[in-house]
Amino acid sequence: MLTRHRDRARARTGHARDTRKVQTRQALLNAALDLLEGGKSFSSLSLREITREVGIVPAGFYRHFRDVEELGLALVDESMTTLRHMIREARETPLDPEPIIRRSVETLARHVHANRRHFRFISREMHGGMLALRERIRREIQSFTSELALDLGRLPWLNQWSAADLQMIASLMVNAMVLIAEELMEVPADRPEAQETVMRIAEKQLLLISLGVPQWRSAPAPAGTAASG
Amino acid sequence: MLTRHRDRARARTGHARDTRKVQTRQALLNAALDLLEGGKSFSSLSLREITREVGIVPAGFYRHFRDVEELGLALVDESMTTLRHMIREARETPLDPEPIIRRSVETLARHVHANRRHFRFISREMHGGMLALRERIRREIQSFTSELALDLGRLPWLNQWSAADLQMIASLMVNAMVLIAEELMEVPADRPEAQETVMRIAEKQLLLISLGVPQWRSAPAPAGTAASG
DNA sequence: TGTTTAAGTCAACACTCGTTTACTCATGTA
DNA sequence: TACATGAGTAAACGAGTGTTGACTTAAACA
Repeated sequence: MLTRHRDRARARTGHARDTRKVQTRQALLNAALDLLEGGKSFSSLSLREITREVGIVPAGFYRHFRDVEELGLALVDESMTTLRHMIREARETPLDPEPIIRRSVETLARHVHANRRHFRFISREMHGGMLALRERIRREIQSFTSELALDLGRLPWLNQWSAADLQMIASLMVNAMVLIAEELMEVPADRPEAQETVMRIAEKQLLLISLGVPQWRSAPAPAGTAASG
Repeated sequence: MLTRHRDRARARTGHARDTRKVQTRQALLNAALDLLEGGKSFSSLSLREITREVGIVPAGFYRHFRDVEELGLALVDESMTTLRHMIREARETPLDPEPIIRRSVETLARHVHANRRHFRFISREMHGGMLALRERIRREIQSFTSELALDLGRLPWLNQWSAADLQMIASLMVNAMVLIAEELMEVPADRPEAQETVMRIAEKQLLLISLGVPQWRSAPAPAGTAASG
């Protein structure tokens, strides 16, 4: 609350009028994220709460968003940018399969820690809540999965796999990562050793999945799912 | 809505007074589940909505629950009973590793289809929403995971594993199952072929995990996580 | 300098909300 | 048959909600 008001004060020192507008808009987004840090879900978040937190009058909200849902969509965009930065960093990683896992988990943990609110928002709204947000989030994550499937297909020991099977294993890994992220968020910020534990388990789980991959050829079901395109 | 009122009417035909009370209570639980079928989350569900759906006056709610949260906890109990039935059935399954997967996924799909509302409620409230519900749900699922870990430890090719590692792989499988259940719920009820697709992918994912298991011995990290009594 | 623009204010509106109190009146019991 | 119980009713309360229109006032511009 106090922090918000300071944000607001800083916004007032802006020079151009457009700049000030952008800053208030940002304060609204931040206020919503802060309010979500308490147990509440986004759909039970009121316009008046948000404006109260920022320190403007309810009617002022409409200068920035048509309604709370539109603010939610803006939050999805903002959070997804954070996610994209993380993924870009994770992709600039060596190819050897063991350190790739360790480094990916480490990257995930670092970004979750640095952007708790964004990750919390995404992980909550992707399951329940408002339909529009959920669909947007799922579409984004789906596209991450496809990118990962593409990456996997470039690995030498996977370049014979069908697109559908690559998608299958990619989604298994992305899902695992999403759940790991959720567990990392549950860890209290001041207990790094608990975080370490979660990370070790996560590494083991991803390693287990990757160990299954070379065994696949001998086992898969007869029916072939053909790659398209 | 109409359905609810019919429920109410049926309740009126009950004989004993206790019976009637039980039926109205059940109608309240059903009304909440129905309302959740629309996009809303439980925490944005009002006492008045629920009683309106059932066809009683708001004050009548207090004859059955102290507040909406208590109704939520009752819903968790009810849903968990459903889950337990499913798991009991899944455990009465042969040991061979390939049909065990196929049968487990098939069992899951059947129960999700037959108890959509319970599964939807659980999968939503386990991530976001009210703290009390989330904790209760997570504790239950945690206990399912531990049971599965115990089962796994009885398998001949796994009986040398540490308790921690069994827990690790069990949670990987349970998590995969939870996400599969969520995807099964997204499938429109009238498109069985889409459901088939999800099930095939799910089977492949679980198979992939199980293929990694025999490879584990040669690979795990040096540090041993000891099993506790 | 005077005029336009638009972020934020103010006050009111018609709601819905949870909760309370006193009540009715069908049911189960003595 | 008379009485006690308790599920559901009726009405009101104070508080919080989204949305409105007319307003101020500082910045942008000609």
